[in-house]
Amino acid sequence: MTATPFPVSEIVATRRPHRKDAARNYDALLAAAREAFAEHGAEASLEDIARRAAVGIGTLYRNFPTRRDLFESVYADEVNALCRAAVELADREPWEALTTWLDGFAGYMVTKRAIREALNDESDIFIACRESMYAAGGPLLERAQKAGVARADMDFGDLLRMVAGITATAFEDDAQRDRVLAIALDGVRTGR
Amino acid sequence: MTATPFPVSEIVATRRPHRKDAARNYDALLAAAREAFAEHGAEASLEDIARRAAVGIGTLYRNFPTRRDLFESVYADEVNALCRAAVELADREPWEALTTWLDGFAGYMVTKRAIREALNDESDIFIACRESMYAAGGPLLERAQKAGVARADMDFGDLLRMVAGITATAFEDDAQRDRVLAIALDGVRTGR
DNA sequence: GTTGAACCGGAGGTGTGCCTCCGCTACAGT
DNA sequence: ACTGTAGCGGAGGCACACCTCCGGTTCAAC
Repeated sequence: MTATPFPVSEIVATRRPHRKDAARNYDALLAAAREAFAEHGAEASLEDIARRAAVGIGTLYRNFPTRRDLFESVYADEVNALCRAAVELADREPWEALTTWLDGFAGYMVTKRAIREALNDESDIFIACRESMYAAGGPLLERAQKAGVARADMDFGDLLRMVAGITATAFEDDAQRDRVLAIALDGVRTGR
Repeated sequence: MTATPFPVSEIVATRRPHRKDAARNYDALLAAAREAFAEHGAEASLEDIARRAAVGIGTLYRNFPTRRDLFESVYADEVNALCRAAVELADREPWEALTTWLDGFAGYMVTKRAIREALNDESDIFIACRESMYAAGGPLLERAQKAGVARADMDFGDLLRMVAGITATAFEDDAQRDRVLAIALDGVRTGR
């Protein structure tokens, strides 16, 4: 009874235009947006995004009529990548699989600030993305819990928010971020 | 050899105007700014802040010539409150004292988003505030470490960033936030 | 009560972002 | 090669934020 982990990619793919130049612009916009959202959060300037993509502002609006459309597309892309990553961890040790995936969650999230803001968003697409992500990563936590290496009194949402919060914080350097994340995960681990 | 924990309050107090109406406006601005920064982060609209304080925009600029001046004042206020709280915890059990103070850190920080953005700021006042805060809270961690109830391989900066990150995240409700924070702090605790 | 200095508010100039609209461009199908 | 159409870019109107400036007001000292 596993929900298919990839209901989202199709939504995004559908919107991609057919013509060659149009498709190129579409991709450039997505890349620019990912960058801008990572830098300035969900309210990054749309005109700045168009500039980064070397594309007219009109083109941006044709592809993504609202800021939300653009944001959702970027978000969906990231989620898809994470879902794919989860599948490849099926044969690892439970605890290692979980933390490896969470590292990916922390790293892949170029849209860090934005992702945090979206974690409680209630729109259809975000709900779909969350479900997709839970379907992919949730089993990793469950497996660790059944193996007795992760505490049972927390759910996957708790874990994601913990990691998202810590990764989105400003640290002195990456080493400090990793250290703090490891400490917090120690709180999740049991039977040491 | 304890640094005095209150070098900051004077800086702020000095700027407060003498005249009665002026002082009232000053206070209203600080309160409005605290609220707005909490809601929209460090780039909240200054005109909105003036509106919330029921004060002309000119008055805002007279009291706080730059956005940074205003932000620093709010920040300093919060830090002062935290320093005072630390003193009152001297007679509690080491672990309880630490977590109680961290709860205060998490709660008092109405300027949550802002505080996270400021944790790595390098201006004079922010450095002073950080030192002040470290001077107040740092001993609580050290005491817990010496008592063997907190892990020794982390410093106070690590701890603050961990708590700040988690607190600044969007949760479903306060219960979830508390739960996640407690789990992360379990990672800090030793000898259970 | 008088008075002058401190303080007030908001009009208004400048910049920037949002979004629409439309004349021009270049692709794809024949 | 031709051509119709999907797609392009950016000018421009609107809204809002930043910040300055100054005529009018209010406090407090005498």
